[in-house]
Amino acid sequence: MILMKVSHFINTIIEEDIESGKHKRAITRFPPEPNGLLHLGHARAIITNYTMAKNHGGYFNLRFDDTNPVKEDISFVEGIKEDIAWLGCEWENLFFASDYFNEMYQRALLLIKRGKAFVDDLSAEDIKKYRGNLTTPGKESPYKNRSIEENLQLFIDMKNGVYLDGSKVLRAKIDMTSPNMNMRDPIIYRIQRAHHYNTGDEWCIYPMYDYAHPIEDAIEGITHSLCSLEFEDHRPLYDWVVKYCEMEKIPRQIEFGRLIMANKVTGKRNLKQLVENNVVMGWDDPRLITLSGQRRRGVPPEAIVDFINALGLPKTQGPTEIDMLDQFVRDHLKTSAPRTNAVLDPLKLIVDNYPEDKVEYLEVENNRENEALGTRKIPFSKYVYIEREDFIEVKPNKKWKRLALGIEVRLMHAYFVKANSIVKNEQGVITEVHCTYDEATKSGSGFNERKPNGNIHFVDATHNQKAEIRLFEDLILDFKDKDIPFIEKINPDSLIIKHGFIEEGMKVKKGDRFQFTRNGYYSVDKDTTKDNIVFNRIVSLRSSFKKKAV
RNA sequence: UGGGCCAUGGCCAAGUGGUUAAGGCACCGGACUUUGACUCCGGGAUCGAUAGUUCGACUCUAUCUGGCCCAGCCA
Repeated sequence: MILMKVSHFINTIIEEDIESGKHKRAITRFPPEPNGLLHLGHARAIITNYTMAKNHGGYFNLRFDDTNPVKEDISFVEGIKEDIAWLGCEWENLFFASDYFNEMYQRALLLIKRGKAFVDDLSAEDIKKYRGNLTTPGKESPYKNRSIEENLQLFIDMKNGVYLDGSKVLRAKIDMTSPNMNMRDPIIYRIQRAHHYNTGDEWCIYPMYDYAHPIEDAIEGITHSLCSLEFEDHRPLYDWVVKYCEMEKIPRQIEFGRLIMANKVTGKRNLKQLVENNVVMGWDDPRLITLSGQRRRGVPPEAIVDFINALGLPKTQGPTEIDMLDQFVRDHLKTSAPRTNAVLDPLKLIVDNYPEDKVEYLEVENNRENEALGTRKIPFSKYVYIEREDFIEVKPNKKWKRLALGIEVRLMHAYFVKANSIVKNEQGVITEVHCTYDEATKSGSGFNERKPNGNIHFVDATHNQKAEIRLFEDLILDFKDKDIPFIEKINPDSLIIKHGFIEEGMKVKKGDRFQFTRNGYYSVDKDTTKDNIVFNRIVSLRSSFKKKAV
């Protein structure tokens, strides 16, 4: 990844820490829980952590925060690694929180010995009651004053499987009256007999996030632990753990605002619901803003990086419109993607005065703005397909820059054609448009005696390839109405499948990206087979053409 | 309601006492054009509110209003 200069409050903090000599370099980490795949929101955390480390002489770790075996799965570990690598954020080390379970256990023992933790026999229900609420202080557990020796033995027995799941927990002794709920003697270990993908059945007690995370950071020598705003309230606890567990290295947690995309489903639980109910094709459905979905759709990773960097790192958390990302996608594809003609909704155009069996091959540049992409030959004959929306019987106004009866347009790269008549079927649908061409107007001939009424593209009707083209619309309708669960407002037409034609000579490979002239950017989907080429619309071209409300 | 955080044009976002208040997206004009694309030109905010401090405030203080987060043996 090309490093970008960034300027925001976290960058400033890191620079000050380096100037003051507190740290020589920045070491950061991205700590996903492997309970689902990542989305655009995570890209901010990944890119920020990565960029801050790289810009300050340090490195970036990928650490799976796998302290809750009942929710986690190895399959997500692989998927997440793939997503991060795709973004170009190389990690220095790949770690698992579960690799530190023994050290965490030892530190817990230390906490008990220092009189800073105790084993609580209260039920989950009672713990909740004792905790109080936002306005009422909590009450201390009746078990808080056990002796150090008793706590030690109890905790060791917890670890050794003497007690049932849920029957006991280890809690930090902090302050039941704290206005910060996180400080009301937080639970730091629970008993949970579950198979862990990494540690198997070795443990029946698992550390809680608030206890595990600071230890993980300290073990790895993380200097700046960057996370999102909702953890601000956890920071005092984070610091408490680092202090009383007597960690040698002191990491500092700093929070930034989450990235929220307008009208998009985020949250692993919600995404999982869409996937499991088969509302979408999978975690990598192009309508999702999962990184895998964006990858499958054809979004270049560089566009995501640029988008994230352009957003900065604010503490505000307003919804960002997807249009902004779209523009970065276009910027990246503008000169890099070859341009080609495709007709999604074909209408046959017959050139009456063109010889019946003649086929000529016209030389066409692959990208006017990037000559390095070379040229290709496209066939042209008496029969071609044009986009149905490029023809109208009667030119409605001077703004109409396409074909109409009596009107002449340029078939891009070929000739000017003038529409003369149409054929309709019984339903009144136009099935053919008949036109005549003017040989003198051939592209490249320098003809300039008159101007056409516009330029439209075509695909030859006798020499072409068929293609399935997938267009994507909003997955959720009326997203803002929070009273209705999103699962009940799925857009039935969020996936539109077109069966159209692409150029005869087009060679496609899964993942390739193209611009379909006058239409948009498309990529070759993984569903493509020998007999069925499938394209995904990545993003449409911008258009100032407004269809008159009919 | 106790605590924490946030508040700049339709959206995102620079700005940390003195600027005509950057920029991007979107939108609206116009030029150019073998993509109604691209490119180029032009268009709009007094900074949540109020009261202070100050020669001077988007930037400092107070109060208010609005939004987000916290009462999992999730992360």
